Amino acid sequence: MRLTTKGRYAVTAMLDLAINAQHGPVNLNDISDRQSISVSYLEQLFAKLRKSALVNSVRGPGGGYQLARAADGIYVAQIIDAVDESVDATRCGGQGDCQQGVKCLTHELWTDLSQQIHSFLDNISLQALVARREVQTVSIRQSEQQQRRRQDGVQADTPMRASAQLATAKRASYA
Amino acid sequence: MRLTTKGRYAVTAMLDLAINAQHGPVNLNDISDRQSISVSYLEQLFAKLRKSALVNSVRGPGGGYQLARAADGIYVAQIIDAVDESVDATRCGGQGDCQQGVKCLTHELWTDLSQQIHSFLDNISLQALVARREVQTVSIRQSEQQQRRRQDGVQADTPMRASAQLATAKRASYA
DNA sequence: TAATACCCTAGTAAAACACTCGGAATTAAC
DNA sequence: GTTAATTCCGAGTGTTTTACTAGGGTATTA
Repeated sequence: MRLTTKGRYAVTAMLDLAINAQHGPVNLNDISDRQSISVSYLEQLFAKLRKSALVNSVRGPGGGYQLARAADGIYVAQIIDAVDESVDATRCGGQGDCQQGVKCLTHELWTDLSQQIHSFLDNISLQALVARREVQTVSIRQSEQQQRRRQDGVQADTPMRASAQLATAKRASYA
Repeated sequence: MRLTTKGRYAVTAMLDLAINAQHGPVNLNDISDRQSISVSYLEQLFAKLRKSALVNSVRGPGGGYQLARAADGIYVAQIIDAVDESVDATRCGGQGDCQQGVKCLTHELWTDLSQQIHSFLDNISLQALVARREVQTVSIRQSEQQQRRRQDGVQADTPMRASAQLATAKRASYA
């Protein structure tokens, strides 16, 4: 099953774009800041999103990214498909050669599951996410925090993986 | 998202058990043979399945494993939960601390998805799988092949990972 | 008592993941 | 036309997870 942080980050970033794209293109630094994803990593993701024609880019100062079409025309499944290779629960990639060249006993089950997941995510548009109350709440908090950091001239926390965070937390609590 | 070959193997093995348990306990050697899963690996899986009370074991000669209850009372989700830690699409394990201690923008989406997947797999019983035509077809092929190998006194192929299979296939086709 | 089978823990090679780094291209503003 | 902001691009890398294997131990029964 292919659903990693890559896909999650991509959806998060696209949602950030959908929310903050009122005033022209959004640059990766801002997204990085709000969503705690490193710029270099975002670059990789957006390269794929661009290839899949989900976003347009504007280069140079004042540039950034914009949704390639309205938020109600972009679906979560499309985003994940763009950055991961597939949302597929089978081992054989749907080829049916899971057991030394032939179908394994549970092949159909995983095919069904994959389809189920895909159609679920294929029915959720970015617009639908934007409209959700919890999303709005989180988004407002993120923007306010970014504002505050800017006024204080403070850098956002460097994004780091959960394990590193945990290690830091442990060290801190024993200090 | 936690759905690996471990979970797939477990479901496959349990299904094998459901199909072949008419005449007393089924031993791991037979399952290994039919499903191309190594015995040691099966042992690991069945240790967990036993802890979760999905199977009973019978030790000694003629021993093996049996379903702990009827096949229509065992659901795929239970099997996967038993061997993997969880079927969870969030990064934070549902804790809501996905972004430096607070909820990330897409937290609810992944929660919903996890729930969707779980309830899908929670509605499929082993009995339902046994009843499927495609499963029966594959199962019959596997049994026949096992019979043939026994008569010929041939060992089953050593299970090997997909990548190794692919490498072998490539070499073969260029030979 | 020997064979059969489950039981358990540790170890490990390979793959995947989640990034980082360095530099080039583009464009707006001064 | 120089500077600075930004996207673009490819290669490289440490860590974690995965998917196993090895090997010894224990119960049971013919």
